[in-house]
Amino acid sequence: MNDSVSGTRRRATKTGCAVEATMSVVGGLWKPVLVFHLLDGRVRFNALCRLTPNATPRMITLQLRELEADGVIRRIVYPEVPPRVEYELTPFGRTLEPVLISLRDWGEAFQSR
Amino acid sequence: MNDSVSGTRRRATKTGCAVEATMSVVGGLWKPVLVFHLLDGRVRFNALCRLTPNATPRMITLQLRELEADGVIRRIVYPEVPPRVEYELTPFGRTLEPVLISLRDWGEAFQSR
DNA sequence: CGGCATCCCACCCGATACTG
DNA sequence: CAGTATCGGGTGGGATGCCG
Repeated sequence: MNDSVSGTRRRATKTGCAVEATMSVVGGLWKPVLVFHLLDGRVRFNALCRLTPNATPRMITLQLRELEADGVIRRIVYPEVPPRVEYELTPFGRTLEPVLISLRDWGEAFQSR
Repeated sequence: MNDSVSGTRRRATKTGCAVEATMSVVGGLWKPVLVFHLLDGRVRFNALCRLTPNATPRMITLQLRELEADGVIRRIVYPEVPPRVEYELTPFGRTLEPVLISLRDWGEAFQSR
């Protein structure tokens, strides 16, 4: 990503970038929440909206699109009436599970400190 | 935070909030990186700037202030000339270590996929 | 050195209305 | 139901300059 600066301390720079890389995928308030709720399985768009009341449908759509572009989630369209769309984690997205668990665990400790 | 919606599914709502709570503390691209670099010990302001070349000093200052307000880091001012300021994790901030490790590990996997 | 104050622009995001 | 289109304000954050 950016390893041009001062060949020294390469190690620190690289690991810093790894954290940045993760945040560029799960950054923003809503992406981690969305992915977290998808850990349970396929979820409909409306359900995600209800599970994330502080985010507008518009935002949820945009975030989902980015997650899809990053290969984290998959979009499943059922050609029916009324339309139904579900989202699920890709195998790659599943590898985020431990990260999300960490985030949740720490958040719970933070809330009850 | 927000538990007004539908007494049912309280669990999902709460865990979702836990993730949100964490992101409200370490959200943003730079906070996790800063905290990560502080895992090694006390670091000077300038050093943090060099370790985070994509963030401006202004941003780093603001993020550090927020982390301080959340009790994650501590600011140590040495009354000398030239001035020296160092930052270090509080015991509470240290509890973020597993989270940061998760973020780094996943980021490395993501970069080399 | 380690900031803070100010200006200013870009973009983020909410609200609303509309479509397949 | 599951979005997209468009508009507009509010805010994040860069650049610059000054201070202790």
